[in-house]
Amino acid sequence: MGRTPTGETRRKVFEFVRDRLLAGQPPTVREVQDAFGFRAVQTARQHLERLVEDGRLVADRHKARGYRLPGAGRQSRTVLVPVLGRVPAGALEEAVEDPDGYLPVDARGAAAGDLFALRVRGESMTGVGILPGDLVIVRRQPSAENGDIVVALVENDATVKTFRTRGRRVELRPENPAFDPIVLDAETVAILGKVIEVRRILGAGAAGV
Amino acid sequence: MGRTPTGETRRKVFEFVRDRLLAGQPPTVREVQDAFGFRAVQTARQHLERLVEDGRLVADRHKARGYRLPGAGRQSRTVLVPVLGRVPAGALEEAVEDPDGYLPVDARGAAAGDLFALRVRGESMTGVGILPGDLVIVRRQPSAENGDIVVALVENDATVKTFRTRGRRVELRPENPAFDPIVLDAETVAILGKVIEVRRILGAGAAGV
DNA sequence: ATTGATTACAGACGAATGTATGTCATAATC
DNA sequence: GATTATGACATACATTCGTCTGTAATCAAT
Repeated sequence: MGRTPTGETRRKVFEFVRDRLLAGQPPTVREVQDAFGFRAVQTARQHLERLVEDGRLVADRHKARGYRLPGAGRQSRTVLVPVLGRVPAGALEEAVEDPDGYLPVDARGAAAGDLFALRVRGESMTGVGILPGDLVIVRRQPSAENGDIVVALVENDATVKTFRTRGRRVELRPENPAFDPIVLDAETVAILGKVIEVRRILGAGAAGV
Repeated sequence: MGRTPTGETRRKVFEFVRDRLLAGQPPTVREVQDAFGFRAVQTARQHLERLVEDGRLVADRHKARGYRLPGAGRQSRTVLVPVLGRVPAGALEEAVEDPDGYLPVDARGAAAGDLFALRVRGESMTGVGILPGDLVIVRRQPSAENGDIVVALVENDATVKTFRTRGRRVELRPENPAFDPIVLDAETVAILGKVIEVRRILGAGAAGV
């Protein structure tokens, strides 16, 4: 077999490996070999090793499927977060058992079990770009600081509002002039957690997960 | 070694494997063994095989790191999507080579290599809840339909706008009365792709990847 | 033409890895 | 208490897989 133009094959090898890695399926050296029709394992290996030298890949030596993208997996840790249908009367534990689905989320240090997601109902937070149908990802915590967007239990229903203290009471403020703030005793407010991320799925399958 | 409560260890094994798979690093049987301190490979294997029987995992037989999450590639498939810093002059290929980081995204059928993410600059889309600093996840496609929110190249810079045809021309419409629509010949508009998801990271570490 | 770098091939070795068989102890059930 | 299912262990085997050594062909530069 002749040789292909300089650098051309190596670029394609990188794209192949990258796509496999992004899909969560790291290839073996021989899978790279087969994908390109090389008749020797070593040909694939040479390309891979060159990519490592160039810093485009990193290798876990002597490990099956040991090639990785540089930087990936270091700081980011992906966890599956349950999307809860509804959260009646504080029964968060049971709601987690039977989720509507899961969202992949970069935990950013939070414990996997402390995260959950809710679908937003109503237009009370449109002023900060949280629209009906959006998904909010919540880190469970019993209290909050001024300005945090929180999920709180009000009249046995989970609601998303901005948190603010009012002396010895707390205010759950909607971000929409058409809605009125809710002011409650600090002791009676049940904070479920703090919103750490907002997501909106667009397109035909907007129903999403 | 005695035995642990029924089902308890298996649940933890599943969570371990699931987290590894979501992180793009499928474990070997022996890595599961080591993670749980089993003194026999077979113990880890038995748990894994039971998880396959229960439909919680699927196995690529005789393949190293061959366990997968069921449904992967069908409806829910988590992939890591590169966040591009900038996209000058259509050099999308090269921009993907050196991303700012990666986001975990449910591909929903799209090919892993067809997805990328951009950070939104400017306030031209605040009317539909897309704020400055938000991340948009984009599926690459060369054209769009009326009403799609797209990423287009305008004057060598990537911009997010609503797509609409105007006879033989196309209109890139901002969703903010303070901005003016851009009308161009259909042939000269470079559509990079369609926005399929919008994300906003809140909290102190808002910079986050 | 010579040299060096690059690309590709061939064959092999050893370690990593998936798999199989058999045994023992504990929990669950009746 | 007997029975069954489950969890864990020990050992061994076959395949997969990363790695190594050596060779040949093509291209670029001298």
